[in-house]
Parts: sequence; structure tokens; C-alpha cells
Amino acid sequence: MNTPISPDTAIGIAAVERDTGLSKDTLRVWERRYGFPTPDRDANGERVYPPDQVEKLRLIRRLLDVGLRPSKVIPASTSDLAALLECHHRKAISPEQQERELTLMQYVRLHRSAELVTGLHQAVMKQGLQRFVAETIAPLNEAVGEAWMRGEIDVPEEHLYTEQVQNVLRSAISAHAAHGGSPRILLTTFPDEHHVLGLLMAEATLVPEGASCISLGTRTPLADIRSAAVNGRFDVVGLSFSIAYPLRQAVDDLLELRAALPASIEIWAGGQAVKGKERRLPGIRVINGLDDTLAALKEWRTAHAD
Amino acid sequence: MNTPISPDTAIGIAAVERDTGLSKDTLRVWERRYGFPTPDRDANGERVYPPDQVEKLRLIRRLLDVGLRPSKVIPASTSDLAALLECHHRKAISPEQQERELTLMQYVRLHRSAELVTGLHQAVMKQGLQRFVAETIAPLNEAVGEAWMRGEIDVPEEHLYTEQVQNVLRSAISAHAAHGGSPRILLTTFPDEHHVLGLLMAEATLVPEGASCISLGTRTPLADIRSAAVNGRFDVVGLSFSIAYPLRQAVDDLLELRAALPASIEIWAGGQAVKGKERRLPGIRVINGLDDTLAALKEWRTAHAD
DNA sequence: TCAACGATTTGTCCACGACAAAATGAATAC
DNA sequence: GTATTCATTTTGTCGTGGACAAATCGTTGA
Repeated sequence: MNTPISPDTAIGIAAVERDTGLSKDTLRVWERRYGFPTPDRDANGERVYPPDQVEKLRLIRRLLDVGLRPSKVIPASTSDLAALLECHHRKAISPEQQERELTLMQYVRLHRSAELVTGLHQAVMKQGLQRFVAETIAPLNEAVGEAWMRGEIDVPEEHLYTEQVQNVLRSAISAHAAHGGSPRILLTTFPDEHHVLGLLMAEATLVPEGASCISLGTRTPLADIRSAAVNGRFDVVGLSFSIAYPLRQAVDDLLELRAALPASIEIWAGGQAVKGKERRLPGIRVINGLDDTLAALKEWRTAHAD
Repeated sequence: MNTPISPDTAIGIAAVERDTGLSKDTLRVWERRYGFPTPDRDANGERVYPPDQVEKLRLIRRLLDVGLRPSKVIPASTSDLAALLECHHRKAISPEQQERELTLMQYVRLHRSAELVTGLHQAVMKQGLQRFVAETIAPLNEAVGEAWMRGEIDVPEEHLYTEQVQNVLRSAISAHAAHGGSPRILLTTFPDEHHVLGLLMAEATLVPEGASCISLGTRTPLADIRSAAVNGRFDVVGLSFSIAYPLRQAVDDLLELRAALPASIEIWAGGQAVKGKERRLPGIRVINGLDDTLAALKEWRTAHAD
């Protein structure tokens, strides 16, 4: 592998794959089809990308995540792309959201992490765990996601935010520590879902109600979810899908899991990706928002009151 | 992507890459050269791997990580490989470790998660955070990893273990909450490293010493690590590499980061993958084990005592 | 015991073709 | 207007086989 040491040096294809999240195959096929990027070649004939092209690739990647298509964005100039990105979140922001953001969002900075932690702790004390999740974390999550889209915060700040929220939520959940309640709920995500906050928010909502939650964290293979649910004699399997999860895959995976589980085990699916898709998910309880989590819990208890 | 529902489910090449950490290229080239694996083909002519071959691939991967060579291990039978692996950690395990493991390892079961939590909490209370990490979590981690390779525990149990340890560590770290200390340490992993426990263990070791740790969690792109370290005016960047991380990539990435950071910012690299590799990592402080973390901290403080 | 140096092993990269899944848009029915 | 269906693009992944440099091994000589 080439790792040229000079600072302004161009970048090998493997490094570009890492930095942009675009697979080597994709990079090569774009070059073939759209004429971009146009890497130089090293002495060995291997692709070597100039840093500014990698930068443009990163921009493109963001725009793809937002829903634009390669053929539209790849031919555009770097400055056009920046403009596109700019106008894309303008529309998604409301005044009162901006208001709320200001409170904690200003602490989502590397050098203010201490204040963020303090702020989060105060909020959870004041509001209690459930309201904290619903009224503070959920909107803050969205605000951070949008600020990220807008390029106002970087990857490190987004990571830092996730870490700190995780710390607060996990501490709070541990403190509730109610074992033996019912229903027994198994929480996890499918293998391609990395985001853990949705899961923790669900757990933080359910645990105070006396449900017995066991979380496997993210990325559990489907077959293992099945075996864990059956062997652990769970009543419910809860899956979380972030906005970035492809709907089609979510539907397929969920239906496959539904087919693999006995009917006595319910499946609850929550998160932006599956919101409002109950029609395509027969046999699955779609959770539309955090309050709906409690509704689902109530329904289960009513149905199993014996 | 095809995920056939049949119970004896076969696995596509992308899934195998994810599960084993072997690149698609490598999988294809092994098939060409060594005649293994021998995937079936689906209707579309694409490779479809039987689960038992994926299992063998995982074993092989593990043995490669230990230093054996593909030509030696690929032709061997699955049971031979298991035996090889077995004898490979025999030597690294002491009787009293086995004793300690038994205590908590028996709780790493889905239906005993409550006891695991209790046991972990008791241990952290009794030993204090640092000793808890060094004497309980570290060996337990290894035991779980090996039990997993041996097939004694499943994915769900491994996930559950990770989750619970995470809960305990994060709570304990939060409780120490010492801001403003020095050095300022930025903790994270490279994009291909998913494992978070190493990071948390480092943080749990450093925070009680009064260091000011900020963790970005896993999977931060190299360019973002650089910008965060510089903008956040950190003194040290700490990276964690699990046993599964390809050594070559670790070396390349570390040297690239070293070149990108000002010399005033130290880089500390810890974890199984980089253990004892200081010769290949000039300018980088390799952390060999948890106690070495404290040594590194002491060195830094001596060097910066002014 | 250690350094140097061919021989061999091994992972990554390349090119280009193929194809199925996803997105789009037009046409149709409710 | 709003859905549903269907044909048409778009787009990412996969396949083959060849090539090559970096890592490793094994031998030789100090």
C-alpha cells in the first residue's frame, strides 16, 4: 500500500475509500462513466487522487446521502455542490427549532464538551429520564443531524455528541435497573445499522415503565436475533432504524425476521426509516415516535393481562 | 442483496467480507490459488458461501492474526485449525486466570445477564476503576474472545457482554468527571475499527489519574482526527486497535496520521494489533498493555513538567 | 547471533463486461 | 387529486484473470 509521506501528496484508492465511504468499485465505475474523478497514476499505474478531488468526493457523498443522484451531482463544479448543500437544509428548518437548538447545541463543540456534559446531566435530573429523552435528546438529535448536513459541525463533533449522550443515557438506564418485569424485550439493530442512540432512547423510555429490556447493541445478524429471541424467551424484539437505513432493506429484513420468529414474539420497529410504513409491514408493530413506544407497551400489557 | 430465507442460509460475498474481515479480493484469490473456499453459485452466478465455510474462514482469520501463513492453514481441516488455535492460547493462559474467568464467564449467558451486571458492579466497587479494568475486564475480554472463537458462546452473548461492560465502564468514567487536567487526550479509533471496549478501558485507566480525556468513540476518519486534534489543542491522540485490525493498515494509518499532525502532539497506539510493533512505528508511542498506559502518562508528565 | 540477499508467498489493484436493484417518470385506475 | 402499475433509465456490486510490489522465508556469509 502506498502512503506517500509528503504532506501535499495525492491519495491511494484504498485511502479514498476509507475517507469518503465510496467503494473502490464505485470510484472506478464513476471514472469510467462520468469522467470524474480523474486520478493521476503512480509509477505502478495505480490511481492516485489529488486532495481537492477527494474533497469534492466528500461533498458528493453528502449530497447522495441527502437523496440526490450521482448523475446530477458528479458533473457539477465543487462550488455548485457547496451551494446545493447549502440550499438543501434551508428548507428543513423551522424557527422554533432554531430556538431550542441554541440551548444545548452551542455546547456541541469540541472545546465545550464539559458544558455539554453538565447541561445533559442537569436536564436529565430536572426532567426525569423519559421526558429527558422525549423533550431534550430527540430534538437535539435532529438538530445535530441537520447541523451536520449543513456542514456546521464536523464528524468529530457529531461523534463527541453521540458519545456524551450515550454516557448519560447508559448511566441513567443502569440506575433504573429493574429486572424481572414484563414484557421481556430484546433490543438491537440489523447488521448494517450502526447508530446506537435510537436503541438507547427506546431503552430509556421502556425501562422506567418496568419493562425488562436487554440490549445487544448494534449490528446483530438476523439469524442471531432469531436464536437469541427464542432461546431467551423474549416477548418482544425491538429494532431501530436510523434515517440512513434503506427502506427496502428494512422491509425485507423485517419480514424475513417476522417469518423466522414464532408468532408469539412481537416485533417492534422504530426509527425514521420505518415511520409510517405499517402498510408494508404486516405482522410488525411500527413505532411512530417515542410516545408511541409507550402506547405499544400499553397495548401489549392489555393483550397479555392474565 | 440476496438473503435467502432457507434455514441453511448461504451467505453472499459482501456478508462474508463483513463477517470475516477478509476482503472480496482476498476471498476470490484464495479460491483461485488454494481451492478454498468453494462457494456455490446462485442463479446469477454469484458466489454463495455455506455457513460452515464461513466458520472455517473465521478460524483461518484468527490464525493469520496470530502470525501463521495462509498456505499453512487454508489447506488444513477445520478440526485441525481448531486444535492449532487451541494450543496457541494454552501457552498464554495461567491457572489463576482461568479461575477468575470462571467467576464471571458463567454469567455471559443471555438468561444470566442480571447476574453479570451485578457481578461487574460488585467488582468495580471492590477493586476500584483502574484495577477493575486491568484485573477483571482485560482477562474477561480475552476469555470471551476465545470462547467466541471456540464456538462456546454466540454472537448475541458476545454483544450482550460488550453492552454490559460498556454500561459499567461509562457509568464509572462519568463518575470521575475530572475536567481541566493535563494532558488533554483525544481518544478514538480509525474508520475500520468498530470495537469500543479498548477505548473505554484506556479512558477508565487515564481518567482517575487526572488526565483530561475526550472520546470520540469509534470510526473517525483520519482527516477528522487530525482537525479535531489540532483545533481542540490536544496534547495526545490515543488510538485503539483490536486484535482483528490488520497490522499493515494500522501501521500505514498511524504513519499517515503522524505525518499529518504537528510533532508537538503525541500519538499513543494501543491494543493487540500493535503490541510490540514499535520498530515499525517511529514517532509513535506504542502502548503495550494497560499498565504501560500509566507509564506513558508518567513519561509525558515528566517531559512536560514546567 | 546477526545482516544481507534471492526466492517465494500473498494481498491489492487494474480493466472491462454483465446484471439486478433502485429510482424515475409516464400511464392508468380509484 | 392520489395511488398503483409498468417500462425505462440509473447505479452499485460482482465476475474473470492478469500483474506486481510488499512482506516473509530460508539460506548464506560475517
